[in-house]
Amino acid sequence: MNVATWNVNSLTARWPRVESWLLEKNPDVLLLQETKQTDAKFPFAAFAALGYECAHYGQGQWNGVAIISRVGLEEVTRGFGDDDPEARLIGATCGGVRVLSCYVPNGRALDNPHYVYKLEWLAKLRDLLAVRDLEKHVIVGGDFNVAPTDLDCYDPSAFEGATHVSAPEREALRAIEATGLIDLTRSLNPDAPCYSWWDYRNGSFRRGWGLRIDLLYVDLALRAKATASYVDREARKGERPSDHAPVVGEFSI
DNA sequence: ATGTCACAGTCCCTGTGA
Repeated sequence: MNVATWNVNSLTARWPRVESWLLEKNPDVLLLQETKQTDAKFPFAAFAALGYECAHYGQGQWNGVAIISRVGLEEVTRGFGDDDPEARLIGATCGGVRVLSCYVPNGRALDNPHYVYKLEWLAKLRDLLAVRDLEKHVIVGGDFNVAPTDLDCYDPSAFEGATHVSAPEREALRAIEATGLIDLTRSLNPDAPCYSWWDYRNGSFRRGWGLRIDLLYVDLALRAKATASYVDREARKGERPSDHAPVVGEFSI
């Protein structure tokens, strides 16, 4: 089973890239973030033509998350079941694995109300994972907008006082891990940076100025069945790329 | 700090968000 997560920064703008990537990589499950579409605009038929079922939680101009699967798609849930109007979380069961696609709030700045929203959002995700069915494998993937450690940031000194690297954000990830989850890409690649996002500005990609903020958390039993995890940097190159690259996990199940 | 994108609403530029 192959599972990928990709923040596409508008599925409308990225459709040609997404379609060709699916044809090339053939993942069983693809988690999308920032579709920036309403459910009415989501290309269900185009995905179906490629052999995939979809569940989308769309909003319109901003946010929007989806799960694309060719191994079944059941028990779909949207959001946390509270009054949060932002479409940032969708869950489904695919091939017997509980899967979540997450678009964690950016935070904007440490003194911005959106940063408080980000920490509250991560705490709600932890609470959801703390009461999950431990009999079932789980994959929690998405754009976490947090670099778990300094190895995940091209220059920690450039991020002093900024979001994505602050202690409370990293502690929020530790709390998620404490529910029995592991950062798959890092566990299989202990030393490589594995950046997944590069700013469109400043020629960041060619300069190697990246962050690893797109993560695949898996339960410990699933980690034992994992064979590989990598970032597809090729998808960040070429014509009209997203500013994020897909992150892939491969499992012998 | 910012050399770019993508979006929606004024339409072919501007403000917002990342």
